[in-house]
Amino acid sequence: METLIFWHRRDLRINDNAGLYKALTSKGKVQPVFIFDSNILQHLPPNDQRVLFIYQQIIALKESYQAHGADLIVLYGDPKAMIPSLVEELNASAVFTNRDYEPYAHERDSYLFDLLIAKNVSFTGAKDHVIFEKNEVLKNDGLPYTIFTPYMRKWKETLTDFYLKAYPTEKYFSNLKQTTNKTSIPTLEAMGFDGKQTVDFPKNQTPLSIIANYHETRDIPSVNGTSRLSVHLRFGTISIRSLAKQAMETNEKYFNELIWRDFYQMIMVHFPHSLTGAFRKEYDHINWEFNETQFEAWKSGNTGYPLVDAGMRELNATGHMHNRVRMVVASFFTKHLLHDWRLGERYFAEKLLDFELASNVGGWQWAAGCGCDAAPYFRVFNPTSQQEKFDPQFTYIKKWVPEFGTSAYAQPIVEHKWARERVLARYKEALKQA
DNA sequence: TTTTGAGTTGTTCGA
DNA sequence: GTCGAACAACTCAAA
Repeated sequence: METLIFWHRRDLRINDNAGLYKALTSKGKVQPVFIFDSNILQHLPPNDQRVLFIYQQIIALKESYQAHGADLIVLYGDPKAMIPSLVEELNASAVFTNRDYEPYAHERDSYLFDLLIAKNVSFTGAKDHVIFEKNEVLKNDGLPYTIFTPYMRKWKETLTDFYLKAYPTEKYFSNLKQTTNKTSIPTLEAMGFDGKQTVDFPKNQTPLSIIANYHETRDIPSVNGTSRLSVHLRFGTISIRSLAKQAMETNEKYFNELIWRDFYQMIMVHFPHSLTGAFRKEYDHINWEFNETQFEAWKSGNTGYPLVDAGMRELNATGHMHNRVRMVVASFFTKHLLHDWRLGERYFAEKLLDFELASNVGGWQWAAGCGCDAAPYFRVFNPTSQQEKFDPQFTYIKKWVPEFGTSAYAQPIVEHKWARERVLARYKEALKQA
């Protein structure tokens, strides 16, 4: 009987898994594998909470496989070397996986595709991370959308039950390669991590009432009005199909947020320059400021603007920040401090448990005004009126900035009116140059 | 080809 | 306090 490898990456579940389904319904016995990628892990600090999150999920995933008489092989190293050697070791005839659309992953996978094909081993990807891939929702002229609303309309027109249907992997678990051999998992210590959990990990399910009331409560950071499922979508511990189905039946605003996720994945694939520079190239002419003291004040939550500071402290303490506040701190960083959006984007990348490259870059470019379908640059959030609107009782602020209202609290590091006029002039100058 | 309507989340100013 | 206009025009998408 032939051996087929299924390679887990950002899809750490066995139910409703498109690539796993493809493998299980092919001829052969399926051996699942996960690789802790040393190329990525070696750049992370020892207390990285995402690695710990993944580690816990891997343990659970391995137990799920063992419950079906199989085993998950877990390795640490460079996948470009480890996948071919595993293929050899198991004498596998095929490798299955779910597609990952980030440039690093794409390069890695096309390298492996070429290498395996030369050895007569097939390498097959499946769509699992999104509902629609880059070319499934296009304008009538065949080109990709760059504006969300028409994209969202076409996305909804294109959607049928078929796209939200769960893949019934559970019917085929008998096609998993059976073994009583329990392989070990590399220790966190061996991979360079301390294994200390310092933040809470959200559950991979949410009360339906949160999704149902999302449109009313999502903007109030002191209210538990968001689902906190983003980290589970990021690592595939929840299926986007099952969540989208639930959202479609429950709350349109929440459903649209999931479509934003597809939108930014699609933008990343079609416009990869937007990962490192402005989507609209004329905004690359902005003459950014840089001030180490102000950058540090922003990062640590000591800007003297309480909503900004509360958000940054929530991020530092929990690896999470409320969506409304993400916009406020990003706007403050790019507009009030006039700092390059890429620096803020990288800080979020380091800190956010739910960090997703495409969405993070998209959101930052939206805030900076340089992205596709971005807020017009003259739309400068006023951090004080945002606080009055969305945290009028200072509930969220008092939680994260206990010294607020006392003499110990920081003075504003920039004056609002002055900063607003400065950024408007600076952007105008940049656009005149372009 | 040309025209038309529209575009995530806002703020400020003056009547 | 409330309301509409200005902010700045531009580009996108579809008819």
